[in-house]
Amino acid sequence: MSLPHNSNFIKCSTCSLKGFCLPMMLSHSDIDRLDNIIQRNKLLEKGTKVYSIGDKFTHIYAIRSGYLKSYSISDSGEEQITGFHLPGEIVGLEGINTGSHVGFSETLVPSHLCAIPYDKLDNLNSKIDGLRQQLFKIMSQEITHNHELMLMLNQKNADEKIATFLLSLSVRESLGKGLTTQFVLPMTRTDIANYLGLALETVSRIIGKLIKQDVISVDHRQVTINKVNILSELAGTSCHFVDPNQHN
Amino acid sequence: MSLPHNSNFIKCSTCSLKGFCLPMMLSHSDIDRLDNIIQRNKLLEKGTKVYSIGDKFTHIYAIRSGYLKSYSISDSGEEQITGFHLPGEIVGLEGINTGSHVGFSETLVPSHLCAIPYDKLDNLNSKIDGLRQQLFKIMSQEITHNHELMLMLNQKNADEKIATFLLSLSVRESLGKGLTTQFVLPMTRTDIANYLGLALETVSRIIGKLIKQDVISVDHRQVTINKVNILSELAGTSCHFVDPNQHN
DNA sequence: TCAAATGTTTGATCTAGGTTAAACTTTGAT
DNA sequence: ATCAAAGTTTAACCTAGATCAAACATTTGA
Repeated sequence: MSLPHNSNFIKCSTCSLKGFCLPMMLSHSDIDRLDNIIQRNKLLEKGTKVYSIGDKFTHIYAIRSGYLKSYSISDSGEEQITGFHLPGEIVGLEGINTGSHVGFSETLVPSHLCAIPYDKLDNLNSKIDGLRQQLFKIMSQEITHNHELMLMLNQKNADEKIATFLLSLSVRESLGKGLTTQFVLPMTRTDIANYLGLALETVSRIIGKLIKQDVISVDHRQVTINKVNILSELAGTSCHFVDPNQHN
Repeated sequence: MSLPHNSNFIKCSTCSLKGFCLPMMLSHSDIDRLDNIIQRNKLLEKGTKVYSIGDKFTHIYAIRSGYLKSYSISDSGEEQITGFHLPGEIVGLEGINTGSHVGFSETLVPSHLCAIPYDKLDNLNSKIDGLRQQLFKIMSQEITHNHELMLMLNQKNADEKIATFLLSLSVRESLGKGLTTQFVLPMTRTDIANYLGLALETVSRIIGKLIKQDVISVDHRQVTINKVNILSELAGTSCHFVDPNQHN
């Protein structure tokens, strides 16, 4: 009566995210080898901790659906959000170094994760060149992303930070296909403020200003970008997703 | 008449940094396999660019001696220093993702580097488990370090940032052996300010204040920490390198 | 369905640290 | 050895955004 533990869940080979996730560079047969080590569990409800600080590092997690936030805690107990994570992205890599997690990750909305046991992954890494290379690319990308973040935190003012943040999410939501003008903002103002190094009142004020100027509209957690060009100007990014002939 | 290109340079097996660098987990014979792909060039003079933005990514670099700074440039042309690097540390990993460097790295003082061709390294990564695992650890560590940085940039005030910065360098200089109370600060005030997201005048003022309070002394580029405990209190870090019984 | 908890907005005030300016010091090239 | 360039210090002033405060909105769960 024992079925494979992931028998009634989607497989990498049929997953719509396979072109953006760990299997990106793999052949059909290698995707199956990766698939065989992945554990897919039931839907995690909102607010579930994927891992906590001090937990033994055993898996990395690919997001199949949902939204995560990762954060660490300072010596003085302050929370610092280190990232928000969308489908196709990987979390947990910070645990590799010491063998224990040095931060938390939790779901912001109900989410499906693919848990990948790191020991088995390491074994495949020695055998499947494309898998190893893709994992190195993902980690390299995270380093690059952190450098961009540093630039934002150190050099941008509050308006630029908010604009950059909104654009970044809208680009990431669209999975390489330009930019979505409608997306969900599942995190609180407090979370956004913490991530961007601002006070929550400042975040609220600036989002309010953008709404008043009709650059964006917000309906509950749903954001619509009405004037992409103005938002990218504010962000201080020559956003190559924007058609230069479109003037609104 | 052709000698191996690195014949008259030190090898990993006799390098004092081998316990902190890429060879950390390797057996004697595997160290030699790594050694055989490493290129060691002549001393790079101060101000030499190791790589520039847009350069094809071909090597990663281990620092044998000296001091590097890495930085990227925003769309609007602003420089953002993303890190300072000491002997035993690796630079260039940000290039893996796209195959091109997305930032600069340059020497702050005359430096010896070990250049590791990435294609050959990847080949060894498939064969030498300890090498691959160590490289993943190094990248994971860089991610963790960036999270700590984010916490510092977002939540610490100017005094705390400077104190944290000085302590961090003093710890890294000592290569896992606690903390050095005397070390060189080869970067300019402008560099420190840029890295910490402060104005250079603020950096100057705060360092001046620390000197006046005799927490540190500065002689040209040489820093001496006189009161480690006060500095760690300022940093807001329960610094476990400090003997709690030592009260100065 | 209602109340408590959680999250958001808005306004008034305050301050850390940015900006401007200018003198001073060190470094490095000739 | 000299001097221009680069780096540093110090002081006066100013502002972006933090903090404080209080009303308002939404979510949750009993």
